[in-house]
Amino acid sequence: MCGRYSLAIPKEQIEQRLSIQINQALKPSYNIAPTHQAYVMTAEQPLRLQPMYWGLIPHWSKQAKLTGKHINARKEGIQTKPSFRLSVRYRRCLVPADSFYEWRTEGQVKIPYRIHNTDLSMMVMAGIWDEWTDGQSSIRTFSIITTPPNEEMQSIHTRMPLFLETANQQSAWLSSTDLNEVLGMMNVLENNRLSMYRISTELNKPQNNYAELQKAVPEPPTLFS
DNA sequence: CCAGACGTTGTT
DNA sequence: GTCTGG
DNA sequence: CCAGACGTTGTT
DNA sequence: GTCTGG
Repeated sequence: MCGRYSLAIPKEQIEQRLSIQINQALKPSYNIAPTHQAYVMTAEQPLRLQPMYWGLIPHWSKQAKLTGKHINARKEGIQTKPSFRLSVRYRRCLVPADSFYEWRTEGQVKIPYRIHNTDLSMMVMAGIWDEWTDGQSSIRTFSIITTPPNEEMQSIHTRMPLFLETANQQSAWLSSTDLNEVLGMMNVLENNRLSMYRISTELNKPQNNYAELQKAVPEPPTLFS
């Protein structure tokens, strides 16, 4: 879950939500796919966004290959997973988004839906990151934490991203040293916080990236309506 | 001891 | 069907 | 996450 | 790097 998302809002909106100054031009993306670069915020460099590749590569991996294997990390049991345990303890990050995407399969066709905050505010997803280096070069990568869905998200999928709604949650996720306390303060998202609508299958191609991808497509009429 | 894995989602 | 690439 | 490839010999 | 399986 959460295998595709977007961040294409004005940077002022990001600055306001994260209480930071962004002294760089941001590349908007309407279609962030695994292995793409996206912006995250870490405690290490808390005053700015930094680009990292989506799909965590553990620092001990033999190859710095973007396999897209670790785009998500389950919150449950994360502390015991070799690929994630050090990152979740020492290298957590905030992943800003304006929406994420999920698919419904109709026959052979995969129909994408855009899911955003009902109040249109920016989303902050919980992430972890790692840095792989071999002396020559280094690469930073991240993963998005997932949780069981709340009631309304169950209709579309079996998992959902972990959202950090309050500034308190965000700062704890970034810099608290008490991991169990941090994990404990993340509650199930209330219903009605998220809204979704059908969009074009043009989203399916990871290389497509333009604003029209987020345009609503009407649900086709069913046989009995 | 060494070798090999180390992850997630969703599946008619 | 399954793996790789983006 | 989805889309697209999935192979060999021999070579312009 | 660290854990599990043999």
